Amino acid sequence: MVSLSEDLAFRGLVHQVTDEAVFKRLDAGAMTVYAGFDPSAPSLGVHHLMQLCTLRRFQLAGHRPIVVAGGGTGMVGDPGGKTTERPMLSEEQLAANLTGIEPQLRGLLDFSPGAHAALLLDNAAWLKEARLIEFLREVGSQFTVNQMIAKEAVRSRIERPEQGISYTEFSYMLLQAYDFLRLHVDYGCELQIGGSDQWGNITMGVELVRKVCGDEVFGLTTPLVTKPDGTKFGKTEAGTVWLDPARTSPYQLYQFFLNTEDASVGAYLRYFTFLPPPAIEELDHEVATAPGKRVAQRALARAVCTLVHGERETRRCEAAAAALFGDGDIAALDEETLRRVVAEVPSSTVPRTLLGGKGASVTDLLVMAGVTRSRAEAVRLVEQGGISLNGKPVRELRFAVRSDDLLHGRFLVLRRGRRDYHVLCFE
RNA sequence: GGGUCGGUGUCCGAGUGGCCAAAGGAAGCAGACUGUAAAUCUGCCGGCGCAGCCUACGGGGGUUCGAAUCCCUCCCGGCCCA
Repeated sequence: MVSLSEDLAFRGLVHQVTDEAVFKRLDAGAMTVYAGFDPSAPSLGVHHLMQLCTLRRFQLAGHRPIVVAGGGTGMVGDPGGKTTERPMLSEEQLAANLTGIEPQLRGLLDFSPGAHAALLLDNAAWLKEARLIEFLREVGSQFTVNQMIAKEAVRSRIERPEQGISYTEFSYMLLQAYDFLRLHVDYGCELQIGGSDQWGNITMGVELVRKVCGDEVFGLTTPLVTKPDGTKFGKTEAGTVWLDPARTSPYQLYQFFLNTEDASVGAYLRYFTFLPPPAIEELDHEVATAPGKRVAQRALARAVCTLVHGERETRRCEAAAAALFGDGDIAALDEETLRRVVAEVPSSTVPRTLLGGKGASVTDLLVMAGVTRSRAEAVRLVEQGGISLNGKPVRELRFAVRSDDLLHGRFLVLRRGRRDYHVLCFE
């Protein structure tokens, strides 16, 4: 069994630490560690997985994780990474977001009572109580504006001539530093982890604790999850990939990870799965020798999907993927199998009367199914050969779908491009 | 509050009276090649009943045969001054 610090190192999870001594501390005995996040939506997204999985690793190693929802700081907005001022969230919105997120956290961390039970806190609890004058005297006095301005997150905003930064956002780092102080005082928290973009905020907190309490606490950042082309992780053309199955279906989540580039899959396996190192190295080998089989991508998709949605759901995703992307002909699937596929894949129900006598045009159906946003786009797609029906490419713009084209009398499987499916069910 | 510069399509960014649905870049989409990958190459990239029409260059009003481009006003942002 490898130690936590060894495991973190193997997985490439350590970007920066405030002090190397943290590793010794980590392996020495139980401690409390926290990570914060902005509850800016009623669901977590896959981009949150990095910190949450890392917290989970800490917990599995016997430490106590605290997740701090930035209910208070969320009302201010982190200037980091953003090029423009962020909209502030209303209190009601934040409260609603937190209710959505909480159950998702329960699936990732163990909250059941015990020595290292996870804790979910909302920093609004203490930030809303804070008195302005007291805050300025206790926290504000510990830092100079000079050093605050020097922080990358702030500097980039100040240097950008047409952007600027409001005082509210400028204060963000003080609030976050104060979080660490409170957590240290009230819960004995000794370590804050976060993405590398949080480095500046984290060091402020470490410094504040040292100055106020005289205690040494630590900060650790994980690398930013990026794709080889530099684009941000966790977004698709359709938007953020959420953990909430109502927002992003398990099938879509599964597909998201299945489509990971070869160049990233090794890192993602390390970041997002709990497979033991030897198993991961074995998968590295697969990528190197037989990339076309995509064994590693399958393992990744399976692992993450299982973590988020469970074993049962994952099997369904795999079955659907096999049916749609396997060697077989979609049109040849038996009704029962097809039904199960339809349950996973994006689908919509339309009235059978659409088919009428002459049938319904492909382009109309594409728009109706929401596969394309406009008729013009549908026309373009068909003309470019990007559409197939029930596995057969359509090139004829005026092609009409008739009743006998439906599979098992009611299904029409639309495929857009190489990998997007949408099923129409005729009632 | 004063002065000044600016607000253009998903984003960045040209355009300063017609040739502008608006250069260029990025993103995105499709095709080819593959492996439901990456890279590359090609095409597309506001909408519609599509040789035409509608909507669009921060909002509103005006000048003009004609405006993203000129004028007025309002809103928003940068910088400088108070």
